Amino acid sequence: MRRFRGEAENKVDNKGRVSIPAAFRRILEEGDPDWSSGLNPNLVIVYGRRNRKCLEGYSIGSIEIVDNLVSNLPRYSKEREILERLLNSQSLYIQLDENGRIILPLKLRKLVEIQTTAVFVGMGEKFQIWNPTNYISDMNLIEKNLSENNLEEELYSLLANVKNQN
Amino acid sequence: MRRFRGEAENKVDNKGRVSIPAAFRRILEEGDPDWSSGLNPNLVIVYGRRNRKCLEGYSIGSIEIVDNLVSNLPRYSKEREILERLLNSQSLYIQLDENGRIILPLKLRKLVEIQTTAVFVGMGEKFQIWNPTNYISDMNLIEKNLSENNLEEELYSLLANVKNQN
DNA sequence: TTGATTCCCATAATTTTCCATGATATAAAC
DNA sequence: GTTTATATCATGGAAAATTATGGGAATCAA
Repeated sequence: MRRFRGEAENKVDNKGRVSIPAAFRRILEEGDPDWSSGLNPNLVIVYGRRNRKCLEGYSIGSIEIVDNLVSNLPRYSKEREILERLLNSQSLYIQLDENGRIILPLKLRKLVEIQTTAVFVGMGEKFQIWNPTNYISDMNLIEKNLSENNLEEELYSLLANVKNQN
Repeated sequence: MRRFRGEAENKVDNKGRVSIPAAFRRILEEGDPDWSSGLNPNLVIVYGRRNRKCLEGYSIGSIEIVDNLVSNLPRYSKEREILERLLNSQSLYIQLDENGRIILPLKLRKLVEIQTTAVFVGMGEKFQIWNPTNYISDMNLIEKNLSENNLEEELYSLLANVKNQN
């Protein structure tokens, strides 16, 4: 399954309409079992992540994988209850329209402070939707984290390992 | 798996189109599980490498290994989220066109100061794309480092040792 | 009936696809 | 080992398709 990659900045109009970047649409299409050429793919938006000022978009295939992981946790365990709540009550099933757009309800826009512009960020099996300024801050935070925890070296040693795994 | 080797300088037109050197295409084809004769291979461009004024190209096979290493970290762990962000948001999935070209989006060209010409540099399991002048400077830096510390001999004796240990 | 939501159409800008060509390179023939 | 044919490469231009975005009519809900 291909992954969400890259960043894109799109306009949000006062009806809440935003284009999903074309590259992301392709991934949503591939990940939607009900999709076939000519149809509009579906996705799931998860909005309940605290300490995170962004929305998260999953293809149908990806969200099913996450759902199944949760189902495998012990029933009534604390973790499972929390995840179930997060993933089920704080999420939304959406279908792209004919033009490749979705409508972000006002409630969600307010939640993540999105007004006229949204940044789409590829995160592999999911993507994030940010207010542009908040995204920049978050990136800066990550940069800082990287240098402090020496994670960058770790990442690139992972990259270096590519050779060894062959 | 064969490796990216050698240097090549190609034109970039104002749409951002560049030919991938034919030799590199062969490696991309071999490294793309979906590729078969007649099709155009895919690759992933990583651009978010700080302190480096170049882009990096990976075959699908190589980048998948890296992706899987990250996927093995606990889902939603801080570490994983950071690495996912770096790896996925600062990269791009691209398919070669019928003529063996890719298009480098303006954003990436600006990032590495590429205008009318790009230098492709084989780096084994990946390749780099440079602005010609920046590439020369980087090479000079390496040369300088080598001669100042008489590193070259040392490096090659390092290689000799590796060989003996195998 | 008034505000919101959905659907349909319009369009400029961008991106992709297709075709053409001179330049290299590779192979074949003598 | 030249010369000749054949294929592939790098590059440019233009047509065709897609994208991102806006506006308005139709529909719905309170």
